[in-house]
Amino acid sequence: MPELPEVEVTRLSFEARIRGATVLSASLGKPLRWPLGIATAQLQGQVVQAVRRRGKYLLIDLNEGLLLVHLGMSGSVVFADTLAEAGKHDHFDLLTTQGTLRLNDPRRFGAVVFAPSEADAIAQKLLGRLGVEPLGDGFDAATFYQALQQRKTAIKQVLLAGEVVVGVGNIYASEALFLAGIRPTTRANRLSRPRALRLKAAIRQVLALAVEKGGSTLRDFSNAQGESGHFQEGAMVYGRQGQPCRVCGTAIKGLRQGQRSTFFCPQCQKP
DNA sequence: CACGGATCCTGATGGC
DNA sequence: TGCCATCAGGATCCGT
Repeated sequence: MPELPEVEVTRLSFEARIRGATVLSASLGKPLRWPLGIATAQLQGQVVQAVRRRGKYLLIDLNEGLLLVHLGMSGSVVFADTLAEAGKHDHFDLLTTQGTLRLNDPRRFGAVVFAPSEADAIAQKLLGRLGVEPLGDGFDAATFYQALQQRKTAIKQVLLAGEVVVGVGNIYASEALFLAGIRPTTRANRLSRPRALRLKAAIRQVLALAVEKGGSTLRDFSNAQGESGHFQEGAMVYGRQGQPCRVCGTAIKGLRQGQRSTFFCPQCQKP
């Protein structure tokens, strides 16, 4: 489910409410992708300093260390004063003086990991190889172009890999490539400088719009206040195979790249 | 080291 | 309360 916009929308929906809260207790359900890396009891008494985001990770800063939360494919978070008893897909609860943070994740591809600091090996294993933040100042066209020049893979897969630029998942990769007029199958190193520049702008535009729209709710995404996203209602290509392009009317095509579905307009997007 | 494929897990959906 | 195959927003690991 969650790509950068959903994670950012989630962060924005509870950061102010949880900041300054003291952890009363923590509990785990079924195993997630990785072990927590600390006994839950050791979180007790810690104070939440801030909630940041890096790529698709939520970083919950504590006075000593931080929690790295990843939503995987099907994860979502709620933060509320009182919550019902944990259900079968609720796998992490953080009870605080200001409310309970709960991770629900049916497929359990997500994770909650404690690291003593962001520089620690545990954190670096997860964050160390991540590419640049697409909505930050570090995302500049020259560096982006140069990075693409070194990859022979299809541009869509380069975006998904997250080593050049983070946060662009399966929905927004298709959407950004549409906006930039680039076929998803085009090899990254075949993109001209102007086209790379156009793609860079398209990525920023798509992700920023998606954050504004509250993310995409395809099936069950909701932010920490239980609100759905609405980006998907205006999607240009994602999930629209066979339907007319909103720009030129040509039927949207679908294909598979690396076991992921891709959508594009054969008229508007050039190889 | 860049690339492609298999893999983790559960649930929804559609064809038979 | 059928069964089976396929697909789903992610990312790592493992051969080549």
